[in-house]
Amino acid sequence: MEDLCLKNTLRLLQSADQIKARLSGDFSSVHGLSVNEVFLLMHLEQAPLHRLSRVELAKRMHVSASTVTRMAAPLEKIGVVARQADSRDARLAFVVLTQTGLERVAEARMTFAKQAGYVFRDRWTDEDLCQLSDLLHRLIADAPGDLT
Amino acid sequence: MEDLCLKNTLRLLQSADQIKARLSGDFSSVHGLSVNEVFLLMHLEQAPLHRLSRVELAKRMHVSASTVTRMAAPLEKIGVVARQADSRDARLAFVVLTQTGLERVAEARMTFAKQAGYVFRDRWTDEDLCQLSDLLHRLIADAPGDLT
DNA sequence: CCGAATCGCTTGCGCATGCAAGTTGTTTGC
DNA sequence: GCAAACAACTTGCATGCGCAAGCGATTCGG
Repeated sequence: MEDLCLKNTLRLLQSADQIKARLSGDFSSVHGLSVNEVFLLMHLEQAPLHRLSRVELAKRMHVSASTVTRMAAPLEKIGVVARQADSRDARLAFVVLTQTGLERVAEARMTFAKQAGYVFRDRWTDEDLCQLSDLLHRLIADAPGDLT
Repeated sequence: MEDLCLKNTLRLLQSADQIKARLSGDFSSVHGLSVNEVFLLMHLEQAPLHRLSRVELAKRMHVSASTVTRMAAPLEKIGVVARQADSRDARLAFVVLTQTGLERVAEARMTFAKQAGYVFRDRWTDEDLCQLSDLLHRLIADAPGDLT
């Protein structure tokens, strides 16, 4: 029982490392964005009003708040996100997706899907993929920020 | 079809980030080893003679060769691995698990399994776990270095 | 054989990230 | 109301990592 959990956890982490290694290469060269930057944009995309506070973004991305601060700066500079204050709480500094950002994330999703296709190749049936999708969904169902 | 691949890839990466975030906390405080260091030791553990060359280790861990060099140094210092030369090829510098290292990785595996158990809690049946295990195995089957 | 290409490993450098401390703004307890 | 606790964000510092360059060792082509 516990051994099965261990096996699954190990395989999950190894699969993720493998996939991340494959993606990191082909990605930044295409869109000028890193994988993590695209993930940040995707989180904004699926959020109401296309915006999130920095701490909320940090929670959903499983990174520290300082990382969000530093990731957002260059993204503002290239105009894919903007900073937005809250009239009720002056501490809040929302990160909001711009129109340009929306277009960029749509493009990035395309190449992401293409690469994802290579990962599963042709040996996977739709049924396999649905099964895996359902199982993985149960792992992230309770946490906020599912990008699918 | 491609959307299913995309969905699975996103969920896989998100699940892995989530699990890694949970593990990183409870781990180094217990064994004085980081998650990645334990992974390195596990790769050695399942290798013939409990040893691997640095480049082979790099491939299996999906990191660069320089990372292996720098990870091995402190592990040598605390005595869980040792450096071993090859009589045939003087370029090779194997990383070999010591007796102490064997014990340490066994301990680490225990707490790893414990944490893995928390990840899946009690809502997962053995059948679910086997299904997920099989599916994930297909993702890493072609690459060397499966730790399970 | 000998030079050139290749390989395994290490090192310098830059970038990304977490942690802790600091700043500013808000909420709570009295 | 006011002080103390708390929250959101930023910044300094240390660490970990990839890339490219460098160095010794091996292999290959002639």
